[in-house]
Amino acid sequence: MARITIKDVAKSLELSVSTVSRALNDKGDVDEKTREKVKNRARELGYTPNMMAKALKGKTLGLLGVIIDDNTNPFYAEVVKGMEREAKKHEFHLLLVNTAADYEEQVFAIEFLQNKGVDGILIAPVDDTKPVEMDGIKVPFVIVGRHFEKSDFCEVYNDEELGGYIATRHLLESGRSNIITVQPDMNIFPTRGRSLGYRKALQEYSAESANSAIELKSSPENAGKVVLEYLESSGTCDAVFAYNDMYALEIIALLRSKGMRVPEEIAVVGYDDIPYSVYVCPTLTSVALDKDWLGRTSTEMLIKMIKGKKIREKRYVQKPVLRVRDSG
Amino acid sequence: MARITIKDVAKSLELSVSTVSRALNDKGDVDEKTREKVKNRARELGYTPNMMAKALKGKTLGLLGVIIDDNTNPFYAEVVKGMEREAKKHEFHLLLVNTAADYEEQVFAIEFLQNKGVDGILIAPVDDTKPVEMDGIKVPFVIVGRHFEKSDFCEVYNDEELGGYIATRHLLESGRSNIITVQPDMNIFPTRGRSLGYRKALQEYSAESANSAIELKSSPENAGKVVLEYLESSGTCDAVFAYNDMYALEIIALLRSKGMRVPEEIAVVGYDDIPYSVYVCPTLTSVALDKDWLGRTSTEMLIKMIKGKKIREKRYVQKPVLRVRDSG
DNA sequence: TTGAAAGCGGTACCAC
DNA sequence: GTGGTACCGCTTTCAA
Repeated sequence: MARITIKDVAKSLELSVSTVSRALNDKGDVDEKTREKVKNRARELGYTPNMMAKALKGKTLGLLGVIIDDNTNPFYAEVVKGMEREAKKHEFHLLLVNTAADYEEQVFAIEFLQNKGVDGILIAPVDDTKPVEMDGIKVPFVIVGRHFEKSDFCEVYNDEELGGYIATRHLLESGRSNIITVQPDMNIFPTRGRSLGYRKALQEYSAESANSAIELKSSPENAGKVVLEYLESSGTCDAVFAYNDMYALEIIALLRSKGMRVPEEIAVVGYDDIPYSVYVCPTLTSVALDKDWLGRTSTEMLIKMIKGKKIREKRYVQKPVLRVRDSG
Repeated sequence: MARITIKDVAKSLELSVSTVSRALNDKGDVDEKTREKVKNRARELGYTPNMMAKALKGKTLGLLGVIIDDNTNPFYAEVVKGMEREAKKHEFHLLLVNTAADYEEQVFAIEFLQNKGVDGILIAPVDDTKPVEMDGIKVPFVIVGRHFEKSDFCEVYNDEELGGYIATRHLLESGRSNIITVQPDMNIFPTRGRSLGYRKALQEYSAESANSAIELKSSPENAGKVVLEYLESSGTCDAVFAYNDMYALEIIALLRSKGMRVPEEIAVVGYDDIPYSVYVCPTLTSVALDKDWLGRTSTEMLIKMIKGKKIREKRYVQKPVLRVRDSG
């Protein structure tokens, strides 16, 4: 009933534990016959190595900590799936922690994960303005989907400015002139970048439209309400560039419930291109990111770091593309 | 730079490691002053216990293995979120593994997770017909969302038959007479239960409708195609009870793309009530489950088992409710 | 080629 | 109340 240890294998073969250990790990000089015998017996007995004991000896445990806002966010769900697949390839496993974008939670998470003995951490930091945050991390780590301006962390992220730019330019080119944007009230790389791209497109198009830049701040749940309030308080607009698809869906739902037609009266463009964008009504125009790539690439890099391999590129940046559908 | 151990704390205070250990864990007889001193110094030095060493001594590591089909499935995403929150309350963490509903993957997962030293496992088994499967699990475990007929496992699941029943009854009561259902080609508790409920409702309504029971088998991606093929091959129907919302969305999308009107010509009812059901077009009528409850309850039970507490109820069953919207 | 023994960071038993 | 020490399962010198 009790777990089979290396000792049991040794005893049953009248060998020493050291020989068994070497045989099992293909190390040192062990007679080929002995090695075979040991491996067979180990299999017969159903021996499984105790990772904790190994980890205690300074070996890796095969655990990767993942710190994100929320695993139900379809964007992160896809990213995590990519991570999971890549990790599995290298016999690593994922330890998932949600922070709900709360800084304190993140601090705890970093602390806890390291106590659990993770070999590395994949993190989408709550606040990417102060690199100091990452000081608490004593294991290798990779930043996912965020970017610190002044630091040389390993990062895998998206060209957010380009994303904001192509979304806005598309709206301008399809004849919209009063484009507002709704962004969360957080100073993170994605909001900064998307805002920048939005403004850049307006600027480039005409001085006039540049002056009409309006950035509304909101949580995802209130995105629709915020837009509505803006419209009611004399503001006008014929297009909305939403922070992401959740925002876009919320906005479209509320707009339509008030009898406004999307995209005829108001066009809406989202971001992330979540799988549901093709099912909603109207189908959602969105800036598409390869979420699987984000997960895979970051995980691959982290595992390389853990294994002490050379990292050629410390930064991988993805160019988003616009998926034009019916909403704008 | 190196990690602070209990030894460092002991040395810096000129105490023995045993005293420090006892002080830190509030165990045995230790002078209150000593205890205070030790705790303060430990904090100062930034001591963090090495969980691996503890685990090696037979203590729990604080790790829960989670084995599910796919974390991007919104249903599981919500369940996992509930688990994560509950686990965090008790200072436990989640080790996530996707199986893609593949049996071999599940076998590996069970094996790997235990090697990583998880204290327990939360599992939605790929196949819930043969309890033998679970033999490989040597730690406490709880079945989530599935139910083994002949076994006394701890389980948290849904009354699937009731779900299938209320969905179908609703369609019948709103005047539909030719109701088909599309289910995955897997013999798992949810499909068995939903099918049963579907047939029960038809039976109860009229012998005639009972004879019209049609169960199509399909993967989520092909759900639409399968229904279309059925319609084209002379079959007629005015309503579809879909296995879940993903199936429903796929069916609706394809039906509409062929010019059919939902729900006017064909009503569609889904299952799970994923968050996007209110954004799609038409909004989705769906059998609603409390996913958070599933996650919380199963995790709470598992942690109780791990801590050796008495389990009053080995089974928790949830009654679903129908959320009527526009699709049927 | 093989074995004995130290040690990783803790816990717990047993003396003192 | 405190310290010494064996031990958890495994790796890794160092001798034999």
